[in-house]
Amino acid sequence: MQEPSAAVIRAWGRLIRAERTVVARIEAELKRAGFPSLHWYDVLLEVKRGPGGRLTPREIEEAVLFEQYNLSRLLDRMEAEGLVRRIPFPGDKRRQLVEITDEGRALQEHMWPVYGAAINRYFGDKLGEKEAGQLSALLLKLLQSENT
Amino acid sequence: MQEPSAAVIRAWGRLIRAERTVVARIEAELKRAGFPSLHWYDVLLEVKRGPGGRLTPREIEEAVLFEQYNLSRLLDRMEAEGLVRRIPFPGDKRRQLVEITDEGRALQEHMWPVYGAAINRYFGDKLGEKEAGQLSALLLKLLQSENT
DNA sequence: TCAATTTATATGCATATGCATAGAAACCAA
DNA sequence: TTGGTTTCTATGCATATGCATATAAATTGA
Repeated sequence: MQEPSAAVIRAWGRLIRAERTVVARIEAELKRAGFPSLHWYDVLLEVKRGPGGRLTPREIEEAVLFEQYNLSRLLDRMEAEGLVRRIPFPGDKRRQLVEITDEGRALQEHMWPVYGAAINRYFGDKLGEKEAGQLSALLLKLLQSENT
Repeated sequence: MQEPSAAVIRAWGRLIRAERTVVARIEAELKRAGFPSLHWYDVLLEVKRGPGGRLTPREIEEAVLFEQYNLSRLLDRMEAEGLVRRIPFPGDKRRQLVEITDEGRALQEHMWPVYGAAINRYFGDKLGEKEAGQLSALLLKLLQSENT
């Protein structure tokens, strides 16, 4: 094997540590405010943005990088809370459409101020505009998909 | 609230997505090779590096950002597999020392070539040395702890 | 010196995730 | 057409995680 260089190992370690640390801080803030986790927020936001406030589970999966079986059950819970509802997909009985409810919209809208403030506090404010741009550019490279 | 800027929101989304994507790719590679998860590797490596191949659970926790109760149970599993053993901490009966076993060392050593190669493949090779350094520097800022 | 507090680890119970696979509908190839 | 394959979603079962709290030992301070 070709050993990863010290610089690469350091950057790799920091990527994991920074992501987890910031996510943990932000999640803690949401919880303090009595809100559900980021996964719920992400699903609400994606569905809300879909045409007519609707998206198929597959599309949500893609958007939020959730495993199919996990999303299936997350949607169960969210549906039980009245945040989304599942409706038939016209013309394909295998699929369904997940539709955000008024309650779901309201929750997303209430969460955003808290979430947005936390993003600034624990992320944006530590970087600033210019560096946020640099970070985006670097991270984008990691998302290239040669070699899966 | 002060809305996060578009640049900040984009960078934030990418941080989450990039971290998860790369971790998932690397974890998949480890699994393919028949190895346990990165958490196990991290614990093995930290303990191995400790003085005499030993570390207290608290120290491990700190090093790998694991919750106390999760680490406690992870150590149960690792001990059951013979990878570490728990021994008394001299002079403080509340604490313990986690000691890596020969088996544990062997596993860590066998995992590293696979893990290291995966780090290069899914991370280092997409960046290069210079950019890895830039990324490290940016991520370090996120780890500053004002406003925990 | 001992009651109150703090520190270190473990655990019961609920929830969430991973893995394998099921079931049903759509698609495709001959 | 139709049998095999693929696509989409759900689910039983095992494992892992989160939350609250327990237990026990050490430390502190009056």
